[in-house]
Amino acid sequence: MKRKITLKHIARELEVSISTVSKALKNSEEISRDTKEKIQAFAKLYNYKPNNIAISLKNKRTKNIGVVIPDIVHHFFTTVVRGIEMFANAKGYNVIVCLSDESFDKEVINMELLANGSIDGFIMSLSEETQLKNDYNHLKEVTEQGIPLVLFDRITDEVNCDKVIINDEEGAYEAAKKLIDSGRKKIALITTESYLSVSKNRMAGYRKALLDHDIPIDESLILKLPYMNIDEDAISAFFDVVNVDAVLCVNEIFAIHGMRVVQKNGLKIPEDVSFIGFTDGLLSKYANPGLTAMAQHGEKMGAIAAEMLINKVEIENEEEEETYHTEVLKATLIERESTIN
Amino acid sequence: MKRKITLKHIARELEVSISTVSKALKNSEEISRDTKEKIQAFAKLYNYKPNNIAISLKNKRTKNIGVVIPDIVHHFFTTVVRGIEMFANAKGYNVIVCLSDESFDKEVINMELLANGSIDGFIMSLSEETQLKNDYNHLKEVTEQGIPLVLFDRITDEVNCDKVIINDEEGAYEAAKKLIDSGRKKIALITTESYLSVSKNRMAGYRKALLDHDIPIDESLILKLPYMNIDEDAISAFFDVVNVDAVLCVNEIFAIHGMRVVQKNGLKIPEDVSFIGFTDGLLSKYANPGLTAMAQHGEKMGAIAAEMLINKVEIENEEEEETYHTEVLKATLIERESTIN
DNA sequence: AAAAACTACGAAAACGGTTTCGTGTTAATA
DNA sequence: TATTAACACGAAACCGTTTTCGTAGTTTTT
Repeated sequence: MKRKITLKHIARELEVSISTVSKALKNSEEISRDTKEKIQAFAKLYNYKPNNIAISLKNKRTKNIGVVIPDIVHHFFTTVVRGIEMFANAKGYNVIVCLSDESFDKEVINMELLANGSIDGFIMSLSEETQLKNDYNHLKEVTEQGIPLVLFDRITDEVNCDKVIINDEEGAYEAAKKLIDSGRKKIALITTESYLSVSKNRMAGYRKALLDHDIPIDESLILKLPYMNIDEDAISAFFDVVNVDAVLCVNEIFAIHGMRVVQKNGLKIPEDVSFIGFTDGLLSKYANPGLTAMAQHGEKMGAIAAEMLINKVEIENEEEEETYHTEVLKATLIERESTIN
Repeated sequence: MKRKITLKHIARELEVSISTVSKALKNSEEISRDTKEKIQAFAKLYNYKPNNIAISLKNKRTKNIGVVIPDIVHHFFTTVVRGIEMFANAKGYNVIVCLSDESFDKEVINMELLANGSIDGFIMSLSEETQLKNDYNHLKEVTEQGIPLVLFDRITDEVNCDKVIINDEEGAYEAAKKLIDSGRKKIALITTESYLSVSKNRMAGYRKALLDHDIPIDESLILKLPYMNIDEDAISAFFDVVNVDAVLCVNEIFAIHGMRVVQKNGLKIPEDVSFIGFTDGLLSKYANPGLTAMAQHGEKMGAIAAEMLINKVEIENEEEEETYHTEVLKATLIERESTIN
């Protein structure tokens, strides 16, 4: 087992000082050609690589970015992580992924841990419980310490930082309009409890679209489901009672379940009922029939978040007035077989 | 912006030495009750937290584990990451995720970067290109430096380290047997090129099952597809030529595509053709009809890999003879509507 | 030949901790 | 009262770098 070699080893072996070695390896003008060549050759031979931790300590820069998300087994978050990783990696940053598992406590613990020097900045999407509790002190503390933070998708107005989201309200409006334009009038909405920022905005878009087209809102057509552990019976019960010709869902899992129930009831998609979901993930693509979806462009969102974060990290802005920006991506409709034209 | 407070600040403020502060905060017996209380109170007041980087440098332990996977937008890998993250987090470790994107070079670069002190050990699954090139020098270098490594799913015999896999061959055997037992005789296999270790093993199981049940292997019933960028036309062409009553697929994407083509051809699943896929992911669950699948238990696999790695990391085994172990998980058949009983 | 200017390098501080060892003060023992 | 032990703390080394500053030794300038 050959241990990693350090500057000290090289210095001792070549009978020069550590500083000389350090400078030689950086090709400093201070060091003579001969000495530099000797040291560089030796370093190469023994495959010297500087220790990242020591450099981090010295520079107070880790080149790590912390990503805190509610769940990774969720196609949208996965794509965002991919976008972040790709961009960050290209810039020489590593990505530390932490899962809050939709729990406030885990979110807090993970952030506190990472905030003690492990990362240069955070990219995160709020856990369900955090949005429910509406407590963002852990985020505020982090920003007060001068650690850059970028929020995406599930955000809050309570915290001053860069943000990147899609235009949820307009997206939902557009989706609903699409259904209305194809002649649908009894349009259901399957959503979560509205403390999730995205659901709230999507619901607003849905309502606005209906009202703008003189369709009264029928509250009984709005089904609120818990975000996790979906109970298909609740969906069945819903469709037993209501009579709809279109369904808008705030995520693709709800849509898939909805489609299954509707099909089980003998209705045809899209002839009898149209479906549109949010998040254009694998399920939408491979559903039967294919699910028309509002694409959230997770990978792009991740790349933008990473770019915003790294920009903030790399400007040594020592007390320059902070200016934050919210980037809004346009959700786009991907038409498949679950809607008619 | 309140900067992070250090031992030095506390020491200066309280007019004691840094060592005293350090000891007091660790509740050392060396320090008097009075002094300890004073220091601890001050530290608490100013929310002192030790700097992770400094501790890492001192201890030569980062409490980070590096996870290098080909892709994260792949449900199986995602579940493994989740398993790793959950276990590691509970043990106080963070997870740095690197995507090789199926590229040999990115795999090498990422590992070299992390190996310079950023992590205590690696968990990884080989990229497609690495398995194709059959070049594992980057893995060997890492292990020679004494950095623990655990390989999962896509492994190689060339490297001596802990491994965790599923019994691919037996799993495929069992799946094929399931099809045979339900009376199927013309069983196709849709797989990747066989340099992927898992595909090779699954194909072996498929062959063995057929031969054991006196079904001759018909090579024309074996379709090899590129792993990425699936071309549905190739699948169409395949099913135009062959006449099958069952299909075994090495992953669920192949299965979903296969089912679509077969259904488009007017055949019924499972009456005319049965399907079984590997990886019991979301697609299998929500396919129409539901896809019978061999579950790979990604989350468990991740947890076990993390456990094996952390064990190795935490034994200070200074030159103790290394002993490696390969953990084999049993793939289990999840029966859904794409097969008959 | 003395002064000035380079050249090539080393010593030391710094990053933020941990830990070993030494020491002055007080209390207990002989 | 002299000796020893216990107590409470500080100095300094160390982890592996980077970087500033000082300085011998040599070369150039006047």
